[in-house]
Amino acid sequence: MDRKDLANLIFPDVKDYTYYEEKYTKRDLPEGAQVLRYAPSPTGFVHIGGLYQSLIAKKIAKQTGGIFYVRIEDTDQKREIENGASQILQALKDYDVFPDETINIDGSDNGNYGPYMQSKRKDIYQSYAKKLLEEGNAYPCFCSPEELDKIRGDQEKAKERTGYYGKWTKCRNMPIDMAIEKIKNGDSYIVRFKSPGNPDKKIKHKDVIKGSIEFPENDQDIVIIKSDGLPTYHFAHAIDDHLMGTTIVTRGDEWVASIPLHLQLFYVLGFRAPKYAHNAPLMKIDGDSKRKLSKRKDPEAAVSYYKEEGIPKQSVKEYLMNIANSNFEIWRKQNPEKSMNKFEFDIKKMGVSGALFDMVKMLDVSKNVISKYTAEEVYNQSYEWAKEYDKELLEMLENKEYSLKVLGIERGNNKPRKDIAKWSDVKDIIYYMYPEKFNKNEQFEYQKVNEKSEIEKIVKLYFEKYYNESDDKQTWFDKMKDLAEELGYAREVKEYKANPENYKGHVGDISTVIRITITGRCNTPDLYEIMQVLGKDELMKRI
RNA sequence: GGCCCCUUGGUCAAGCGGCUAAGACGCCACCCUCUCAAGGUGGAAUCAUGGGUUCGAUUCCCGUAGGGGUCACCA
Repeated sequence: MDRKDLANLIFPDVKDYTYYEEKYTKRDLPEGAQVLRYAPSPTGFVHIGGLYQSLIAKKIAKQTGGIFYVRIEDTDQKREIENGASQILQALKDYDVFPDETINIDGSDNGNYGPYMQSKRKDIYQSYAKKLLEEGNAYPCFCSPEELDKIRGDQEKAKERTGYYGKWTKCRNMPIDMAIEKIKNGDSYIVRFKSPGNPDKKIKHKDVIKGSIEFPENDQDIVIIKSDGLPTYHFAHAIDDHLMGTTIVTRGDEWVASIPLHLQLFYVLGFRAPKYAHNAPLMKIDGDSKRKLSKRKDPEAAVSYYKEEGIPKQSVKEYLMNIANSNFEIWRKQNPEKSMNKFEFDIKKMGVSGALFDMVKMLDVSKNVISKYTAEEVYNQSYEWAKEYDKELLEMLENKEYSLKVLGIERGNNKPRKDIAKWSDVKDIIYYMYPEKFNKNEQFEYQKVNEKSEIEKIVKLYFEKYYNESDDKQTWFDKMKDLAEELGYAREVKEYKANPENYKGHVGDISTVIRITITGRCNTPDLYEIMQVLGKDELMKRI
């Protein structure tokens, strides 16, 4: 009995690994093209970090003429949730970072390097595990979880490193006959990698983002095939990224500690290792320390949060791009109209430590994004948002023609308004423009001029003597000044400031009274435009 | 605890042996043909710490402190 017999006993029905080596040929891509992937577990919850990763991966792929694909890592069946994969894919579609290759909604593959779902690649992993077994680079391990716990306990007591390595590897040197006998006997087992590493030796690795890192060689005989026959992450990573032709592995930096293992796996399997780009996670301040944005504690960790709040996808993406390459905002300032696809992303410029996620900054980015939208775009997106999240706003927007006029106030010129950061802001901003929402009997808070008689006097005089619907803006404003003068207020703010004792106030105080009377607000966009949109009939009802 | 990484204003950050240490968000003040949102101008605010190396360190080296990651039949 030899290793071959053992391998055949464990994996009797799998193809020889050479079958897969031939099936998945090298990708035919131009020089310099990079192949990247996003490899989420289908837990259903799409994390903003996942979107961040996809955005970066796709960006590099497109920039180099390469491929971006998504592989679903569902080897942990305990954690999997129903529709997890389709939810992820849907989110990527929504944000326009959909991969070139992945599984289709019906579960079939779109691409020549699939299956793109690990649970469907069981045979592939097993073929390579068999190869390793035959070569003596892997072995079955019969240690029970209890035994493993005991080993760990002993190691901790002895203050030694934990894990399955060196003298602790009970099954590593088990005679083949004995292993075969145990398997035939029905003993449960898993397959371990037989690590050739020596921790006294160092390996040097150059990460695309983190730069040079040195660590001891791996000597852990990690599990490669679990008792359910599926591979562990480590093993699947090596096989998949090799077969699928990944050239740069972008992933979270929680994986850097595994680099020695992964490099060793690639080496023993005879694969060429990809480049690695380990990126720092998005952080959040918690008390006085930083921690990763957490899906349990932080609502903003979920991509769905942005949808619910009505933060446009473009805003989210621009903010994320800014975190990835901080020179993006300089580029954006210089190229306000260009698509962000034109921005030249440099993965090397990514920060090596985690950035605090700054919602205030995101909203600022968003205000700028929205300020460039036309009234029509604002209308459409607000409408879509309202359909799902705000019935009252939806009712208001049902009158499209009028709403476009409202949303067009101070928009589309070269100095557009920047007062909307998210669609959930819209209702409050335009509320008073809708006759059915405006209640003239409500008690408004007047500002500087707040005597009832004075207010009435100002409003009465203005609408009787000065107001004319067909005035242009300049005339309108001149009349406002005439009104101010007639009532003993300064025509110009400057005049008032120079000699405040000569006046009851200035033109701004007058216009404020009118503004509040017809809108109920002391702060609004341009009053002239508002009056134009409301129209004479409605104005008369409001005074 | 072992191993690995990180540390420039409140936040995101340029910087890569010689700079008055960019820029953005936020904050404050002033300016702008009415109030806001903007826009403009200006301001406060940073190189964790101790040693080296050097003519000279934010930048290079070592230590200290603080922070983060990782040590599963989870990814």
